[in-house]
Amino acid sequence: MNRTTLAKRTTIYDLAELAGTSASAVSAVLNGNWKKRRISAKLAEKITKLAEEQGYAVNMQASVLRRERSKIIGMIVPKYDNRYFGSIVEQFENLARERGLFPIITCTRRDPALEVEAARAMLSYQVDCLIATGATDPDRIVDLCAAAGVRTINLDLPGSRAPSVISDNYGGALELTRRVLASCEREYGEKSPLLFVGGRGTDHNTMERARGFRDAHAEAGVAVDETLVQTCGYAPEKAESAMRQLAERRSVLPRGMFVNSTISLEGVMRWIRRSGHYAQRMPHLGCFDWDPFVAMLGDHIEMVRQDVPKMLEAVFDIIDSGSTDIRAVEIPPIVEKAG
Amino acid sequence: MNRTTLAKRTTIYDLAELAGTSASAVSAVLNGNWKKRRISAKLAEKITKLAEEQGYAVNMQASVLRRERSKIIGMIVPKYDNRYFGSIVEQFENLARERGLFPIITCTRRDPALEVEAARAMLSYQVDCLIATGATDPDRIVDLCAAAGVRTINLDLPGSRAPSVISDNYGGALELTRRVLASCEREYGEKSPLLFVGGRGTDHNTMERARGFRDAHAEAGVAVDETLVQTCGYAPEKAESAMRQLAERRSVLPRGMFVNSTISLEGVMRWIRRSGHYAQRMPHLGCFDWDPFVAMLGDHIEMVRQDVPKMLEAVFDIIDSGSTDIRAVEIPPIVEKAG
DNA sequence: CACACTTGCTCAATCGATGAAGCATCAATT
DNA sequence: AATTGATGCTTCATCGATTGAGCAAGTGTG
Repeated sequence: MNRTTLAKRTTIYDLAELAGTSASAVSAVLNGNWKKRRISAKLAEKITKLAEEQGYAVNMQASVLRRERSKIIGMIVPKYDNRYFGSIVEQFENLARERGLFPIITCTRRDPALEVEAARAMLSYQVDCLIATGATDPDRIVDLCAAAGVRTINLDLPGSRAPSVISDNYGGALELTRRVLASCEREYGEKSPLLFVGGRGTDHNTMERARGFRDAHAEAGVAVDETLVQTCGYAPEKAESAMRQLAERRSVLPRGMFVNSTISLEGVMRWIRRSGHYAQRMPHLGCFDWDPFVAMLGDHIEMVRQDVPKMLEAVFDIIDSGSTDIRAVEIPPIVEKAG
Repeated sequence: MNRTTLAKRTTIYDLAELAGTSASAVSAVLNGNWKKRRISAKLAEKITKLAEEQGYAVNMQASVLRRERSKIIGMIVPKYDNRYFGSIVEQFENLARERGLFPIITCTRRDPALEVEAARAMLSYQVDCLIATGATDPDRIVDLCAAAGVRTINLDLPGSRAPSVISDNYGGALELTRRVLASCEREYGEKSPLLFVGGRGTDHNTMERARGFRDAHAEAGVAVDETLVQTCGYAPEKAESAMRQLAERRSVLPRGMFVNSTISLEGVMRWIRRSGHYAQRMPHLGCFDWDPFVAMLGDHIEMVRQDVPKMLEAVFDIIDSGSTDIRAVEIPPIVEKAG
């Protein structure tokens, strides 16, 4: 970033000079309210042409400083390493731009300290609104933002102090577990409890999914084996080592598993292949989250795909309506059959 | 975004009032150069404490407006739907933050018009530097930025008017093709030409990879079948329909394929499964790009993984050094065996 | 012709942070 | 006692865009 190239940028003052008018006329023309400001169409056209020729671009910092709304909308997101968050981000950008908002996104690597730091940075940049996606401590972020008069919406994980948009985790997990239980029964001719692996035992989604998992067992008349509920975290390494330890402790492994995210599935699959424990018969798997290649891994896998388009529509509905009721909107996910 | 919540934010003037000093003292303390400005440690401490208490956050718009460098660094990226771009973005954020830069990223969906629009938006936000990742028309972006005195670095796809950091596409493709040719020969006992599918025939990467593909064939003494070079675009649907059409035209299908990205592979795999054409024996596949689940698809797949950490280090080396030689740095990718 | 109204623009304050220049105050030096 | 120098602050212009207030000229009305 060398100084020598620092070409002076064209400002409204330069354009005013060239057009022989005032800066305020230029400003009015270029930000579109020249009609309201009673600028003639002729002058408007002249200025617009000049701006084009000179390659003028507004200085947003100056503009935002003066206005009271920045039209910047922020999002924090845990990771970019899976399809779920990838599509959330992409969809977020689309919908924001459709509304003339400028999206800024930051990845916080599931680190609570980084989440707070990122939220602060966004506030410094005067975001009008912040979407906290999968935040470890959403309420903390809401409080920070509230102090600055910035509204927040929780996405993926709910909070208690701002509107939230989440998947119907219970419903999705219930259905997914039912299916895995059923395919196990179909293959082995008898019912048996599944393994639950991945996620954080303390997060809302994991708790709800575990509840669905348990209820599906109850429904089927199968007792849940609590030693098989492994909320070891999302990271592949954690899921892998949870599997390793489980295998060391027991001689008989579960015939089916509920895997709480594709990220955890990565570790589970790695372990399955490396350990050779399921070399004879693959376990029946249910994965809460979708990935196109996971879908190709074989017909022993079912997936629940969270409905990202609907979730983001719900987010922007809340933004557009200005609603502030603190409740969680639950979007039903889609159960996809592999293959 | 309702107006009623628009709490007035704390400014340096408020803090100055509370501390009984001037705004400039507060500014000096809070932006860290109070020593240079000869503010006493005592006052510095007082102001710092007050700022903390009041939950003060700088107004970046005001700060950037005044300074001559914004410390904002922009990146445009085609998609978030694969691991390659995902890790680029994540790594970019990390390295930017390490340097005290504020990263802003925008996804342009491989749309040239959106690329230009996004670049303009970034310029409006006064980025100091822009990384154009996989841009369709990088030179266009460089020109836009140059006019505003903003430097650009091309990533993933090279341009002719700014430094570029790319993978050694030729080398990676050469090695990958060699391996696929070899495994085909191993299985079938004879050499045969591979299929090349995916990518845009006009982009540098695809051309270089096709060159590696051809040279590997030449090396092995296999004639390339030019009707088997299908640069149909990256999208899964395009790869899928290219496969379909190919299968309609010929009775014998290639035994192995070079697939130009995981995105295209998605379409290829879908077609393979749906069409049943390779039901007897799976083709040997080489995929230019890596994905953890692709790696689990079977031992008939080899992947080339682009070295994202090294690529981004190279990008920031260029930024840090302020170098402006317009040359492409080629980073060797890593060949990964599936399984 | 006087008055009001509309049209088409300009002036100047403002947003919040920054930093060059300047002004006291006090200690040290001749 | 007078001068120099360091220390610790304050004052004020500035960055570029926005916008309320205001002014001049033209149009219409009674």
